[in-house]
Formats: sequence, structure tokens, C-alpha cells
Amino acid sequence: MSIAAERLTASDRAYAELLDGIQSGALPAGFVLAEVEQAARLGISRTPLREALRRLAAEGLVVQQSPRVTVVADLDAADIRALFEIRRALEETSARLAAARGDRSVFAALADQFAVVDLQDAAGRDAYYALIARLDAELDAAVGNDYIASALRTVRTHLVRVRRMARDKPERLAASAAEHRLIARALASGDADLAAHATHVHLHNALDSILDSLTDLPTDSEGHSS
Amino acid sequence: MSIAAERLTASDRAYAELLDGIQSGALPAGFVLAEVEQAARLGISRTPLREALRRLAAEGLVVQQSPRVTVVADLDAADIRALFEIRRALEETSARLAAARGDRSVFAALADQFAVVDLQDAAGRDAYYALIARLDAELDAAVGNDYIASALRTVRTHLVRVRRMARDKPERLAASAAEHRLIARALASGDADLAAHATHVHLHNALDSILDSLTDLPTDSEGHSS
DNA sequence: GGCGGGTTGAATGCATACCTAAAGGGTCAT
DNA sequence: ATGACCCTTTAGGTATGCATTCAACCCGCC
Repeated sequence: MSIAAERLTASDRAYAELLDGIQSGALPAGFVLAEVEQAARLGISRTPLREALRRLAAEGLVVQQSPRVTVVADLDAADIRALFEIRRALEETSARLAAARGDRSVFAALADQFAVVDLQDAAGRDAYYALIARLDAELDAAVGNDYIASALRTVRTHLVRVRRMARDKPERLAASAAEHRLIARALASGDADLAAHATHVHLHNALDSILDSLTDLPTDSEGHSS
Repeated sequence: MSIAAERLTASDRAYAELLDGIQSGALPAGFVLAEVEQAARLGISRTPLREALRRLAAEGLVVQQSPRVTVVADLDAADIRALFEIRRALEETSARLAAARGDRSVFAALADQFAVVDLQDAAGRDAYYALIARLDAELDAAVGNDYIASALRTVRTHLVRVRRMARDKPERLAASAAEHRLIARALASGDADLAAHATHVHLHNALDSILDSLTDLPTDSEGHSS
């Protein structure tokens, strides 16, 4: 997938590898990340691995449970609610700013694409997720605020884990597409209030759906099944 | 000053030292931070210094100007506007959440203290800044959202530089105290809307004053005075 | 005299060795 | 038998040395 493999540093590769492990669930919450062990597993020395661990810790994906042990951060319903609180704050602000500053034609084109998404097969859903990523990227570009973009980048990193924990239901996906279309159209018309409120509604519904699907399938990590 | 000096790691000391240098202006924007040079200056080796530089880079206080040279990040009027955009987003949200969740008596007590601040001498101003820090801390505690607290912590780190670039005028300080008092009182009464709007007004006025004082004394960094 | 290639220098990325401290187990004494 | 103390082991923090890469400068050639 990575077109520009280029010459990544060992630290970058370790970060990407660990991040993927955490996001995919291969490294579950509470998993102990020991330096020598992970360095050996990834075929690098402790120095670049430490850098990767520090980056992950700065983003909150791993936590120092004690001065000597680093573990993959937990992510419970309270965390998800907290993530959506900051997400609401940042994305509503972004929507307002982008509506005022953005190139309207870009968002008009995106709105058209949201109108015709096909969610029947897996390929169509992947394309839909890619379209959302494009909307996010265009939003960041229109806002032109690196501080907001950086904070949102961290939030989105965490949200990948959330999305994996709570599989979207088909009817939710269709509604989500309609909500995204409305957001894009609001941005295309420069309607800051509508963009912000549509974002608020979308995030409310998304959180609702996620918390709902979490109560369906409890925690999935019932370790001691006696 | 640091009461609990404890046993800080060399990396932590390097981070604190460099952060203080950047915030105080001893390390001005554009200053090149070479690893061997700074490691020698701080009396540590390159490894912990690298960690400190990475932390500063993650927060945006230093930037990798090229693959081989790290410099202290610039901070112009556009950056300040951007900082206040994310600050508005996060603090208005915090105000709303704290108004709904916080311990009202705590903020009532803070409001009383904002009513009696003495801004005549330097000691009183220092006490005033400490009071603001206490309000921020109580706000974070009332919100109880580590993601927001972490994002705000980064923003506040940058704002220390801003505050130093733009000295507050006496009349602005008095108005600022009144605005803080209103915010605290809104939190004490659980009025989320008022808390959010008062925060908005306060940040608008603060930004206005800062940008004003910046145009007064141009850049202060006129390096080539021929 | 100017331009190009090669060489050298320096700075970062990485690996490894060392040091310190903490935790766990084992043994001895009560 | 139980508890306390010591020793060993292990893991993270730090220092240092080596490899790599980029850039600047110098020398030689046109």
C-alpha cells in the first residue's frame, strides 16, 4: 500500500508497526511493551524503539503503568465519550472555519460523491471510508490551522481503535453517508452554522451507534472464562 | 522553586531546560539546536537530549527545518490567531462541561478571589497569574477529560511564549480579572451557556489585546541593525 | 577563470555496553 | 513455619562508538 516507502528510519518503522498492532488489536489493551522484547521482535535496537514508545505515549496510545512497565492503553466507554467530546469541539470549530475559508467547489464535489456511495460490498465500504478521509483532509486544509490539525490527528488515531471495537451496522453507514453529505453541502455553500450543527448531529449519532454496539457485544476481553 | 525535585531523569531535565529557554526567549525563534552542542551545554549525552528534542518537536515548539537541522519554532501573528482558535474550541467546551459537572463551591471561591486581586505591584500580578493557573487546573479537573486536558496543556505551553512576546497593559489586566470572575461565577452557578460565552468574550478580548500590543512594538527581533 | 567531480568533514541515526535501581526469590534466623 | 534480609536478576536510563548521509570546499580540468 505505501507507495512512497522511501528510506524510513528504524524509529518510524517501529512506530508504524506498534501503532498498527495497537489499532488492529494484535496488541490488546494492557499488553506489556518491554523494550528489549519489542526491539528484538522488530529487529531493531532499543534506541529507536524507545523513540517509538515515547511517541505513542505522548499520543496516549500507551501508558507507563509503573516506572518500569509500559502497557497498551485501555479504551473503555468513558474514553470513547471523552474522545467524542474533544472531537466535537475540534470538528465543529473546523467546520465553522472551513465554511468561511474553504474552497467551496472542493466540498461541492465531495458532497456529490457522498450522494452516490455504494455500501453494498466491502470494496464500496472501503471507498466510503477513504472518502471520509478525503473530507477530513480537505477540512484540515481549508481550516489551515496546524494546531487544530495536529490535535485532530491524535484524536483520529485513537478513533481507529474505536471503530474496530464497534463494527458499524449497515443502516448506520447509510445514515452516516447522508450526514456527511449534508456537512459537505453546508461547507460548499459557506453555511458555517449549518456545517457546525450538522457536524454536531453527526457526531452525536456516531457516538450513540458506537455505544449501542458496545453494549451488544460486551467487552470481548473476558479473560477468565471459568 | 520545584519543591519535589526528586530524581529527575536527564531527559526530563533537558526538556525542562530547553522548554524554559524557548519560553523565556533565551532560545529565540530560528535558533539552531544541534544535538552534540546542546548535549554538551546541558552536561548530558546525546541520547536523553534527543528524547527531549523529540518531545519538543511533538508539541510543535521546535521544528525540523531540514532533515539535519532542528530549530526553535517561529511564532508569528498567524500562529497566535491559530492558537486562539483551538484555545476557543477547547476552553469553551471545557467551560460548558465544567459548568455541568464541576463542584460549584470550588468555582465560587475562585470567583471571590478574582474579585479582590491586586494588580498594583509585581507580586500581586504574579499572584493573579497563579490564580488563573488554579482556575485552569480546577477546570480541567471538573471536566475530567484527559484528552482535552492534554491538548490544552500543549496550547498553554505555546501561550507562555505569546504572553512573553506581548506584555499585558494594566487596563487589560483589570478587565481580564473581571472576565475571569464572570467565568468563575458562571461555573459556580452551573450556567453552561454563560460560561461558554464569557470564555468566548474573554478570549476575544485577550487576542485583541495581544495583537494590538504586537503592532505597537513591531517584531523585537530586528537582527540586522546596520 | 569557471565549472564539475571528488574528497573530507560534520551531524544525525543506530547499536551496544555499562550503570543503577527495583523486584523477586531464596535462605537463614527466630 | 514465618518473616526478614540479602543476593541475584532484569529492565530501563545513559554514554559512547560506529555507520551513513549530506553538504561544502577544494583541486583539477576544460
